Amino acid sequence: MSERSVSETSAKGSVQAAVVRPTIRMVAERAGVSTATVSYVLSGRGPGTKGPGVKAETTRRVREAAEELGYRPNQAARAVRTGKTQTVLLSVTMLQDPWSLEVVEAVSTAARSHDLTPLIMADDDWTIALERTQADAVFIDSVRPEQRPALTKLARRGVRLVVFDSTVEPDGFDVVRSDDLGGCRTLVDHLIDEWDDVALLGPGATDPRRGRAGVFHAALAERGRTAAGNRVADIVGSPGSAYAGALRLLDQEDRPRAVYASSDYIAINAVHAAQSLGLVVGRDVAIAGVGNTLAGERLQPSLTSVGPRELLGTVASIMVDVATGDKPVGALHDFPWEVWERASTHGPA
Amino acid sequence: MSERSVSETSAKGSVQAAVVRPTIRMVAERAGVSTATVSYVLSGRGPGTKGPGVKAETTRRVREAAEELGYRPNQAARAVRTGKTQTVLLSVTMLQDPWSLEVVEAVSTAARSHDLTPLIMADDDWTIALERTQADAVFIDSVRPEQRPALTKLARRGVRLVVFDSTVEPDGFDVVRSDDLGGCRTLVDHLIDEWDDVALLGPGATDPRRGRAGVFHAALAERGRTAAGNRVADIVGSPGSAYAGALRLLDQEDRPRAVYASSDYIAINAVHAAQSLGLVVGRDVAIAGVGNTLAGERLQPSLTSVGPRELLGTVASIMVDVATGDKPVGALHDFPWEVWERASTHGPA
DNA sequence: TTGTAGGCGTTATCAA
DNA sequence: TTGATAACGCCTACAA
Repeated sequence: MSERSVSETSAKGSVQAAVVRPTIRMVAERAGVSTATVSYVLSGRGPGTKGPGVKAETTRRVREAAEELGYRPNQAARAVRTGKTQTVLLSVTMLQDPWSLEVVEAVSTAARSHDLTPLIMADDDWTIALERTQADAVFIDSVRPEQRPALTKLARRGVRLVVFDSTVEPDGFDVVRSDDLGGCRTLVDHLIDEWDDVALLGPGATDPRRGRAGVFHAALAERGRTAAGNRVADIVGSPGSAYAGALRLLDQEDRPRAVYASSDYIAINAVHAAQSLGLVVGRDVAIAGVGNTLAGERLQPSLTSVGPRELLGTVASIMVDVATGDKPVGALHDFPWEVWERASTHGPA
Repeated sequence: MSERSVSETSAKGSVQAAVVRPTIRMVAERAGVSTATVSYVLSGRGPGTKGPGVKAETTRRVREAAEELGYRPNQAARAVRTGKTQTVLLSVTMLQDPWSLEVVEAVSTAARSHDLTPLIMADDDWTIALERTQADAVFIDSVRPEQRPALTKLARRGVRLVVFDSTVEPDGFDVVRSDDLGGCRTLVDHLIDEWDDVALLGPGATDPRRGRAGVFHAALAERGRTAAGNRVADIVGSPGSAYAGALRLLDQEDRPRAVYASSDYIAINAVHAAQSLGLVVGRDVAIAGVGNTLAGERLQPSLTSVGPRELLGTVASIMVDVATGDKPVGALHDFPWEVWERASTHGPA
């Protein structure tokens, strides 16, 4: 703090204009009606709607008074009464993760159109923060083993959860899962069968046992083959790394005919790298990713990928249903993956 | 929705375990004390702290009862009473923007250590959503002209705002501003004076009138020069684009001696591109960015950049002060920019 | 069609 | 050291 340069404004700027938040009572007084009437009007029981109904003239007076006072209902008080906050909370581990962002985007859009406010929480330890929160529905991005008991506890406390995780079973909360490794295997098999000479690009690429890279090695092994050194590019987190790795694979005389990138993000960088080498993706080299993201679909050429069908949209509507209470909680939503063949792997001419 | 594949669990999984949320009254009953006592204990007025003080034995009984019932205070009810939500809200226009993410990161960390929950809202139109929200402090990322009146309105309603914007004056809310163009000009002048042959890399690079690119052209014009075509690389949003643009500038016989990239993010990609060409950044070519981000500082070699001093940390503590009510609102915080010379531009050997 | 009044779960002010 | 009890702002059955 010692070094900051701050110029405070004169007292004038800091003058606290009377910030008395208008309450429903003040509106009622100003309109010459009771608080109940104000509440009716503002909850949308005008004339014509169902329920008691309020005279048009009264409605007008109330609206006017509320407007003049700049009245906005106190959400906290409303929540105490109704138990609803008109809010959905999205807990994501890493704000940088494009997949999480797509979920956020999808759920946010759906939420807004149902008059729910989407809020995001970025903390890999959601256990403490969620104790406090009071959203109508909470989405959780991923669950570490030690966090699993917390889920049940939260659910028992009445928090309505939707959890994205492959290792957890529903228990008072919804679970969304999706078999990514099976999907990856289908994609790799497909690439090998069609192109034969396939390379791997992704983090942990040299570990034949685990993850999306392991699937590649397993598929080769099953065919009695192993991956040559110049057919595997291990990368780290940064975008430049994916780009550079792709260059390494593709900028050689004897380049592979297809590239399996372990995420769409990586694949997109690979496409850019290939193009910078003057290669026509889909003809000179096939490139496929994992995740079936929008970014990949919109790429030129459109990216072949493997991913769950309709997952985003469905997660969004699950969240809305859970928030509005239209759906009993505790369901398991399993999304099979499938290959989405697009221009980036159009077969050998 | 028609196409989704969902397998619901059996009725067993959906069984609604009695989700009756324990209230403070139940805890009081179970512990054989009054609700007031429970409140004292749980608000941390144990023995030793200031205030009434509660007998150790009673404290123990209350804690036990609360634990057994799995009691958690109802935040909404608490907010009605106290007017505080123990929450700060960060409104960011684009979740993808690394600078916004750094603000989020900085404020979140500070908030957590003061027992405030940071929440993020991603919507370029914050006007409607903020009407509802009930945070103790709200940070706003950027203000479009038509949104300006909304600020004053919110402030008058008692919403405690901290606004980051160069075109707005405090008016019941705090303003954080920072003259980026002036800073950029200082950097460009510095680069031209030291290296003479400087190139420009960034979006809108060919527009000599506006933004961080315009500053570059203005600096040249003032010296009676103009930028040659191979000294300007216009790019678009994607990371690959920055990388490719940098290659275009640097992969020529007659390459520039320095590169002014209009953001740290772009500069980082440029450094990677230079390195992939075998150039030693800082010796063979100087590269500087804008924003003075952590990512740049941590880069190898560390990135020269221009940016505000201590802005992040100060914004974080402003938010905490505003949230806790320690500071009167309505201040103007102006951050001058300065050049941070680091290894990526170490002068000619 | 509108008003009265009770209660949601807390905290805070008193008095005991 | 603890307990009644009155708010906080809102919604809603019920009465008028």
